[in-house]
Amino acid sequence: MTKIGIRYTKPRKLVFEALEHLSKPVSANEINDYLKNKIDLTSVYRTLSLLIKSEMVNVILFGEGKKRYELKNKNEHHHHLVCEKCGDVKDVEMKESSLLKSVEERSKFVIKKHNLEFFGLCPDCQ
Amino acid sequence: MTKIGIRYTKPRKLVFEALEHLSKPVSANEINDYLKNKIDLTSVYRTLSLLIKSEMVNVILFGEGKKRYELKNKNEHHHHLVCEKCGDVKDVEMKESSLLKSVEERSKFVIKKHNLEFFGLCPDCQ
DNA sequence: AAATTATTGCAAATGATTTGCAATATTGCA
DNA sequence: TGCAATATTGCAAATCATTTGCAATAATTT
Ligand SMILES: [Mn+2]
Ligand SMILES: [Mn+2]
Ligand SMILES: [Zn+2]
Ligand SMILES: [Zn+2]
Repeated sequence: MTKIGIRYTKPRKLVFEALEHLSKPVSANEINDYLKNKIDLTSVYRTLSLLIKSEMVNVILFGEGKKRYELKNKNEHHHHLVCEKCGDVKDVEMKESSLLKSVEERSKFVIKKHNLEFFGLCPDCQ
Repeated sequence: MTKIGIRYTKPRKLVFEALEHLSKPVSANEINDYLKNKIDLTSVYRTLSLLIKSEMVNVILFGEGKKRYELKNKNEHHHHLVCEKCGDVKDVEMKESSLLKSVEERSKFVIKKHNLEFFGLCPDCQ
């Protein structure tokens, strides 16, 4: 009987806008800072869970002990290059189908997804 | 004047043996469980830091919100394939030099390292 | 064996993320 | 438009992984 509905609320609007505006992998805290604490950190997390479940957001790991989130948006599937000096992040696209196929063949696994991030020095920092 | 010395102690012996025996990416807690709490969790962490600094151990991220550690040992540089159903982990080796070179050329970054992990279903689970 | 000082265990701190719950806001419908 | 139904929020507290301070203890040196 009861209809389930996902409501369009202020926190959701704001978190989405923040992700859109920042347009790079950001932490929950960075979203909160950007929003100047207009909403509670808890709501940031809850909205992120929602966006992840509905496949609008990707979780990205740089190994800092926290998660980063990025809007899937228009961009194609891609990875990142992080400058270890200045922290700058650059998107990296590449053709990986043959690599994936090769791994599947050798392992007999069916691959569902993968994480790939690069770390190094950007042109300015090297 | 004072010599600095790194001591060969029971916790260090045990953590190393645990990593050797488990021989796959394990969490600090799993090491501690394997050692049946013979040493404190803090010492596990401290020994791991030491082993990482001396490049004997690699940190691996599966995105569970915690780090995993694996002995570098004899094995070459490699990545992993994780079964999302049974949790089984398989090593994956591949030639990635051309891929790395391509990313460096396109981005102008100098790449120092990268993380790459695959997730899917193992032969038994699919 | 004693002195030196690195290392340990334990408790407490920290940081990220999650959860419980009562107060509040959205929505569908009268 | 007005309200009831219920999804969502904020706030506090809980949880989990990891780190830190410090006095007690163990490994090395002399
Ligand atoms: Mn990106
Ligand atoms: Mn491995
Ligand atoms: Zn840089
Ligand atoms: Zn499996």
